[in-house]
Amino acid sequence: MALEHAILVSLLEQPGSGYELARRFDRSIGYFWTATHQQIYRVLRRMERDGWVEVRDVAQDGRPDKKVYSVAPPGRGALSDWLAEPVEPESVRHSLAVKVRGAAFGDPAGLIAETERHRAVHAERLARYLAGEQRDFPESAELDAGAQLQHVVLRGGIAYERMTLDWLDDVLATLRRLGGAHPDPH
Amino acid sequence: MALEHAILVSLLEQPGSGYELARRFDRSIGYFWTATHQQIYRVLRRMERDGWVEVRDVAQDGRPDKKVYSVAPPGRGALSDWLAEPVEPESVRHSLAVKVRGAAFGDPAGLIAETERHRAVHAERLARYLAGEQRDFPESAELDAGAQLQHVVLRGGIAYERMTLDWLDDVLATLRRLGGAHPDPH
DNA sequence: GTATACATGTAAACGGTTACATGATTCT
DNA sequence: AGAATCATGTAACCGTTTACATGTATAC
Repeated sequence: MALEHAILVSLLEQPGSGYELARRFDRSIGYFWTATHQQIYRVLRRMERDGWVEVRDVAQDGRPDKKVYSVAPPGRGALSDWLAEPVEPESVRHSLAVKVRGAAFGDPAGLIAETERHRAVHAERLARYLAGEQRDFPESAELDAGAQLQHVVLRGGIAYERMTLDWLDDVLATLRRLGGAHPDPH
Repeated sequence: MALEHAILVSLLEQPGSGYELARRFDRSIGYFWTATHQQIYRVLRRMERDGWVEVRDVAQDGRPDKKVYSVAPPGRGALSDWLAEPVEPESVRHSLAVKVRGAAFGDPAGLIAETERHRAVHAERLARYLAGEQRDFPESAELDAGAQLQHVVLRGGIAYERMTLDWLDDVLATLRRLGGAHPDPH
């Protein structure tokens, strides 16, 4: 399980509240790990209990108080231990691929709109990642180790989205070829 | 949830026992959906209860009897319904990416061996997919709709593994650059 | 003789998702 | 006035993973 380790990394990069962590998981961390605020709150409580993180209550005017978490030494130790452990390569789950194979027993042309919707989502993600890259990693800048590692992870997100867009185009071409045989009134 | 739908697709392509389904999830279906035999047995029981699949007991000499499942009409209906529903694009989880970002707070060079291990796993998967492609989809063959859809999904698996290998090379180059710059005695 | 493949299952623990709940502030 | 954002939480459910359990047959 890497959620607690992802939280440790995020808090080492920048301390923050559970809510702020949830925002980061939506944005920058989202291209390699996702989590909802409920998950994050639950794990933060466990990590606090285990002494991995420290909390500081911060009063804010107008807004509710927030609990700002930062990594305690045992948390750093836990992260080091985990970094040294092997993890298994993740296995993939693409429900759209299940649908594509299922289309053989239904209506291939009916999947075109769905595939186009997925394509749009991935095109939007790619645009967002590319904008983030231009903003945070300008060319010919001297980057420290942390920034270089962040950049290589972002390049992974970009490569993933590009590959996915190309594949979805391949799927669309295949579905249209099959649909052409028995045309879609849509 | 797509596990039951992945099972429906697999059983439509070819009826089989829970054990055989688990083998297929290890092999051909593994590049877009994974499942263990425990999951499959439990879901098959539920699907049988709901009338989605039919069971036939097959005695085998020497080996234990097996229960061969096939899709019943309500199962086909459930698959059609699901094909027409939109599904959300999956979000990614790559613990290796968490580790790469975490390496900023530990020992980047220590991740090289782990990254190489992942690279080897993905290289092996790619080789397996390419061999399967040559075997099942020879060039200049006339393919029916089902085979064309299977092929486009396999091309997705191949594209994913190629992209991942390239990215892992990028990660290795980055880690080596950092390790060379300031060898961390920690 | 040992390991692997075939074949099916139970039980417990864990992780993730969804719904509900509260309450103030800022933006349109 | 209504919606979105900030901020934290509880509870119930569902899905997944891991460990355990059993037994035969084949290959090395």
